[in-house]
Amino acid sequence: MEKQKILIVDDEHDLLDLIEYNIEQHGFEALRADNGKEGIALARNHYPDLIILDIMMPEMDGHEVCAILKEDKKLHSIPIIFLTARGDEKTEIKSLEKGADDYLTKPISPAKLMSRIKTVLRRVNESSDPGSVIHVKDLEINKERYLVLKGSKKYQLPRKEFDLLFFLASRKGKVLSRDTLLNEVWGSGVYVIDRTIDVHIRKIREKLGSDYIETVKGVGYRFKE
Amino acid sequence: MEKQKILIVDDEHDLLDLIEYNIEQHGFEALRADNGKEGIALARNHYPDLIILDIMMPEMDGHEVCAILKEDKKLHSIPIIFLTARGDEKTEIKSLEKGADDYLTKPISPAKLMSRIKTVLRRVNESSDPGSVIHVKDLEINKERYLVLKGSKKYQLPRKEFDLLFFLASRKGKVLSRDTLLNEVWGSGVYVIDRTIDVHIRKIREKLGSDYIETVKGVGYRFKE
DNA sequence: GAATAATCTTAACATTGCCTTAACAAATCA
DNA sequence: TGATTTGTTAAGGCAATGTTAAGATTATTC
Repeated sequence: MEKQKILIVDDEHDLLDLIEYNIEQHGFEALRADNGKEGIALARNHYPDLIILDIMMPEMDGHEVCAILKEDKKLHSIPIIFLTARGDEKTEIKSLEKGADDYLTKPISPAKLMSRIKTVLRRVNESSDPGSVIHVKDLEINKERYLVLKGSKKYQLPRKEFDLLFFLASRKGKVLSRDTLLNEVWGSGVYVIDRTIDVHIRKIREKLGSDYIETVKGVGYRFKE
Repeated sequence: MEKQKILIVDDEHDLLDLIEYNIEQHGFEALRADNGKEGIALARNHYPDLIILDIMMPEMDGHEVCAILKEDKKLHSIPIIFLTARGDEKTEIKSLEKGADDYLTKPISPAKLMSRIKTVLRRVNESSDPGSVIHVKDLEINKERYLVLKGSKKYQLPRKEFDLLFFLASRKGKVLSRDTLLNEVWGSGVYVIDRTIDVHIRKIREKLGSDYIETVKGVGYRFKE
């Protein structure tokens, strides 16, 4: 169980406070840095889900930070929202060219900020191949990233747990026998005892809660509709 | 519910014994033949749900048997699993061309065999299964979901109650004796007192009301038309 | 490539709730 | 009315599932 992390890099501490407050109000975890160097270090340690980057900063400006992040294999796909001074169109264009996903002009409206953040995160999460992403109840089950999103929380399930959840969710409402699950999730060439499934179900419930998968005694399991 | 029948055709009696034992352990009924001619005769008399066919047999080999079965209108849709000698790739290809649903190489792992059998049976059953939902009166009895819907209300009946209701509803209007119900719903190898049925009927009535199942004194129960 | 961590599987024990039975009440038939 | 069949209820046994932990396996890191 893990909140989605948002890294904010800005040299104005008042603004950092404001953004941090709003982000945490919405259930995300905030990471803050007041200069580019620290920002990059935090990114490398925490792999945030989104980075908000001020452009005007002493020493290393936002574009430089962005360039360095985009060179890092493990970080280059993290979406970035730039903060620009009002009406500086040249900067805006440059930002988008650098690989920004969005930009915001100061001064910032907290509501607008949160709306943009969610839009960007959604866009990134939904990327490509539909069908590999299932939306059920308040869950988003993303097969490409082997990630389950529940509101602003992020769950990184191990493969078997994820595959099991994905299969059940893709046939929600239907009761699936342990035999079916073994054949479809484990594959027809794999021989494990069926109680293995129960253990995985237990772990999924432990992480996501018991509101999703229900037991039909003597028959199998079912994803609640 | 009647057991599914599996016909095994092989000239090695040790292997027949082994397969028969495993098949019956998993709740199927085994039919055995040690040559192709007898295999075809058994198939015509019993209409098995699946046929396991050895290829290397004296007189008539598995491919010939398969060809004859595929010509018979009443038998041609029965799935066939071939047994081939290990690594004989040409045979494998030929088998699949002949209309086999799967093939297995000797020597056989019982676990693997059972897994394949279940996979093949499931594939066959799943593809054409509109009979898993019954609409009678204001009820929808959905076997896939193991749920009974009455208007907008959902009822989750325990397995035996559900199976009993499903069986009665699938033969609505017909009076079914307790003996018949025991045999078809409980299975032919299960010994329970017939009054057990009455208790289950009572519980179904308690949940869904008394408008569905009526008693025919001295004979049995009937789902009202 | 060894060490470390994470995941998967199994086994054992705990718990739940379904199934069956038995016993009595009510209904039906002779 | 007495005999037989079915309705109803409740309790105990038991099979299915929940839960936990430890060993086996696989991935990851240095």
